[in-house]
This record gives sequence, C-alpha cells and structure tokens, in this order.
Amino acid sequence: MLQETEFIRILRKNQHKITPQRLGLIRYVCSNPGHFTAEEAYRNLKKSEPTITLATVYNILKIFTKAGILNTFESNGSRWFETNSALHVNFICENCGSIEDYEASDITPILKKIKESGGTFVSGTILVRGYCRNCAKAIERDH
Amino acid sequence: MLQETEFIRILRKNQHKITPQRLGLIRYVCSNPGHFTAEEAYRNLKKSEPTITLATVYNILKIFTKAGILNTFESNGSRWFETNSALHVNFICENCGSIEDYEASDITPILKKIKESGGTFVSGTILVRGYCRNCAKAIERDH
DNA sequence: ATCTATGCAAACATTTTGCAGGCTG
DNA sequence: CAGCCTGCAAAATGTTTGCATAGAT
Repeated sequence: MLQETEFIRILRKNQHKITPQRLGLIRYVCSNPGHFTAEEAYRNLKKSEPTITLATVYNILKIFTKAGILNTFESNGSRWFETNSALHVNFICENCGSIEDYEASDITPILKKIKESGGTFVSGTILVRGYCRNCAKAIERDH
Repeated sequence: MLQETEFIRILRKNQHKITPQRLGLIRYVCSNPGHFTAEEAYRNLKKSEPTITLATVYNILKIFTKAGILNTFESNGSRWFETNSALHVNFICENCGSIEDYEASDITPILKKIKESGGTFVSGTILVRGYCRNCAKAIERDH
C-alpha cells in the first residue's frame, strides 16, 4: 500500500518514532478508509497489539492528527477520525448514526474569505445531519 | 424584541410550557447572538434564576434545539449552541478558541446532492479550524 | 387537576494526566 | 544510550439519568 510508506515518511519528518502500535494504526486507517472513533481503533489494534491501551490510542491519534495524516471532528458525544483528504461533507444520520461522505468541490470560496480577513486555514469539517436513504424510507413507512 | 415572541410561539406550537427558566434562556440567546456552551448559559441564567441547575439548562437546550430555535455542534470537548440562522461557516481559532461566523452562500449544491440520493436534511454545521487574524499575527511575531 | 418541568444527586461516557519502565533510532 | 513512547491507574471533564417536588396551562 502506497499510503503506508507515505504516512511513515510524514511521521519521520516530524521526528516521531515508528513503534509497532503506530504502524498498526497506520495499517488500520489504510485498510479501513471510513470514519472511526478511538474506541473502534482500539478494538481493532488489540488484535495485533494485545497490550495496547486506550490511552495510547488517544495519544497516537492526536499525533497523527497534528501531523496531518488524520482529520478529526466531534459528533454524538465522541471524537471521530478519518484519513485527511479534500474537504468534503460528512452526512450523519440522526437515526442510525452512519456517516457518509459527499464531495464538496464548491467549498473553496469560503476558505478564500477567511484568508482575506487575515486568518490562517488549518483544517475543516462539514457536518450535515439528517436521515440517510434507508432510515428516511423506514420512517416514512411508519406513518 | 421580535425574536422573543417568535421563539415563544414556536415552543407553544410544540406543546412546551413557557417557564421562567426557558424565558430566561430565550432572552439570553436573543441578546447574546454569538456562540455559547451549556456552562456559559448556566452562569448567565443564574443571575435571573438563581435556583437553576446545569441539568435543567441541558434539558432546555435540547428542547430548543429540537424545536429548531438553536443550532448545535461539538467542538473542543463540548457542545456549542447558536441561534439557528442560515447555514454558515464557524471559524474556530486553534489558539484562542474564538468562534467567528462567515457567510456560506454557496452551500446549496451540497444539500441538493444529499436529497438526490434519498437523504433528508435536518441541520448542518461547517467548522473550519485555523488561526484568527490576531493569533496569526501574534504567532508570526514569535518567529 | 393534570401533566410537564425543575432541582438535586448520582451515574455515565469520553478523554486526559502522571509516572515508571521499555523501546526506537 | 538518550529520549521518546507505552501501559496503567486515576482524575478530570462534560453530559445524562431517575426521581420527588413545584409549577404552567
């Protein structure tokens, strides 16, 4: 996987050591390109790194986020992570909690305004709430 | 204040009683049109309603949000509220924590895509992180 | 009079912290 | 082998819950 070596490169550049736990998380995010919480990553990492603790996962996730490997946002009482790609819409279903990505190519004008007023962009998240197709259908049926 | 009677109307329509605590929160949000947490609202409401508790504030905030009076999002470990206006950008400074609004007139195409795929829109939040003008300047000075 | 809302305290969930020992570079 | 990282336990933070009483309609 190309991304794996790229992520290692980024970590090394930022003077971070490549521990088995960190490598495990890199592999997890490379093979699970969706959204996940610390808890989910923890459960998954335990398979390859049985001694790992949640605190370590939080620690690693914070480092990865600062390094720009991950993007993070808060929703439904916990923090979510995703591989950091272009600014896009996270559509969160109010019923089943699923998170779905939508492209948002038309966002750049917003960032321009912020820069014009002297601000510096670091990261962005667009959260849209509603009911996903499946839940919208199910709710309609209940009427 | 025009909004005050409008908010009361909305609550009544949804079968919610107008208690002094709720009226206090309505007045707070009408006269403080920025962003606030439950804790901040609590501190403010205590002035006029000294017996109020945080739990009640949370309760009221949830009701107001469901009724569409408030919009809510999570950031920096806690939940934020704002009077629900058009979908806009919340620019959050990573350094000082300030939240600033930016217009986002060009968002509608995104919602269109969600509707086209069968989803139902409820609410949306755009969070952009970076450094506000003041902090960006200060950080630059430190070099 | 009815039924909902408040106030209180305790529970809960998530994230952070401090430190001793272990491992990477 | 120096310094950063992990694992552990405990603490801190923010939010929710259950229940008895008070209050709005």
